[in-house]
Amino acid sequence: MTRLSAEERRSALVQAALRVIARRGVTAATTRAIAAEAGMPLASFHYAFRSRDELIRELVAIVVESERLATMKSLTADVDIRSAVRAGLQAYFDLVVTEPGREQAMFELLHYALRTPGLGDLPRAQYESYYEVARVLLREGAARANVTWTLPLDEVAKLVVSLTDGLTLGWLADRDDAAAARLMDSAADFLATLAEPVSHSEPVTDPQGNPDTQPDPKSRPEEHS
Amino acid sequence: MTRLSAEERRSALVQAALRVIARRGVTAATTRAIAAEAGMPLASFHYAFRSRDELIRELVAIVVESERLATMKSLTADVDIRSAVRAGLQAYFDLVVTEPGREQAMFELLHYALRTPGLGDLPRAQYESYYEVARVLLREGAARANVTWTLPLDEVAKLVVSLTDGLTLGWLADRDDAAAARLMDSAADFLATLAEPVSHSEPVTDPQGNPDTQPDPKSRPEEHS
DNA sequence: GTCTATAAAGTGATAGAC
DNA sequence: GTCTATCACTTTATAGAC
Repeated sequence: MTRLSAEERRSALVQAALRVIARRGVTAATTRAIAAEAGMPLASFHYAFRSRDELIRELVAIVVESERLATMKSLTADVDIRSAVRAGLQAYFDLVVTEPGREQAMFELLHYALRTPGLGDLPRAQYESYYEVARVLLREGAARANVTWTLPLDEVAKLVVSLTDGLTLGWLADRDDAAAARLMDSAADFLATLAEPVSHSEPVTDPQGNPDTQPDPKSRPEEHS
Repeated sequence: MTRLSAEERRSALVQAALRVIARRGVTAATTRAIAAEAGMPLASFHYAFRSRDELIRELVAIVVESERLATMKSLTADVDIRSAVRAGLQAYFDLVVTEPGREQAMFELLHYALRTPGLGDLPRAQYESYYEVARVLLREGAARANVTWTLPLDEVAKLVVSLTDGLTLGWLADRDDAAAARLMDSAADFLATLAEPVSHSEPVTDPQGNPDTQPDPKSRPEEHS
């Protein structure tokens, strides 16, 4: 093996681990399997990482970030909000169908982190990243379609993430493409009902939809973007 | 250990396995851990089951069935459909909060089955059971509220299961009870928009909403129950 | 029927030669 | 810096004594 910097080795091992996990699951991602996938002897693993969990932690962070960047690009040219939402769901779903193992790996990593002491803070970060992606896409999509969301942006984003999670799990279980398409249709119909045309005299309070600034969670405000 | 029939042993081991998985995850459910939890020597495990996977297979079937029976009881006395749906979601969510490990175990078992050759047919059965529960509750709830669903029952059921899956995963990740409550509010609002008062001249075609009998998935019929 | 003892294979991690 | 060889441990599964 030619000489690599410690950082190069770490990156190569993380990418190798991701391939192994996508192909055969988190359980199969042993230090030996990861090192072999990266074409390194086992000892190089522990030269680059203190432990297997240290690699898993870096892996989740890197994959979440790369998913964030990839999904951010999925804004389409649609002008009406229903079509834009439907297209966004389809773009995500195409990703799932193209690489089911990869998306499955994200769920497995979530559950692994939930069960592993010392990794317990990862799930929150993972979902916060999902929510942020959803918020950005929903905000930009609404702006392009000249609509505002009638629920706080955070809540719409949570709905989107919940729906896509459910969509993904259901499809992974039954591989029913047509049912997934119908589900995305219904979800897009629903989300579109949460948007209304902008009123030009709209107040500009709380443009972020920050949950901490909501005066009363019980009240359901009329205008957010 | 006193003498037990083979069937009693199998049942005891399955229940012990479920406790271990709920407490510490699928990975921790080794034959040793399961036998110890059941208070048996290791060899009794292999006397009752040919292999660990044979137990897992039986475990999933039993747990799915017991969840089916438990959830079937969750019909409330609410008469308007929005309240009934909201109460149903709350009943499910209370179950998740009370026993998070158990619900987490169902996801872990799904992913385990998806990765294990010979268990590949379990996920489909698991989700078909979820869908059936949802269909029964939605049909009965609609009947009590004197409404009909404006989408095929199957599609409403898939929406419900997707939303609850997403709800559960999100809560497991961030443990945000208030956010989960808001999500259930939005979901109930949405699902209620898919119901309309019964028209008494309603035709009685396709009362089951069977997907195989739908003439054209692209068309979105107006009346189903 | 029941259980101790052990086989056979796999695991994360490391010592120490080069 | 790199890698072979190995440690200490855990896993599933079974042989064979009682």
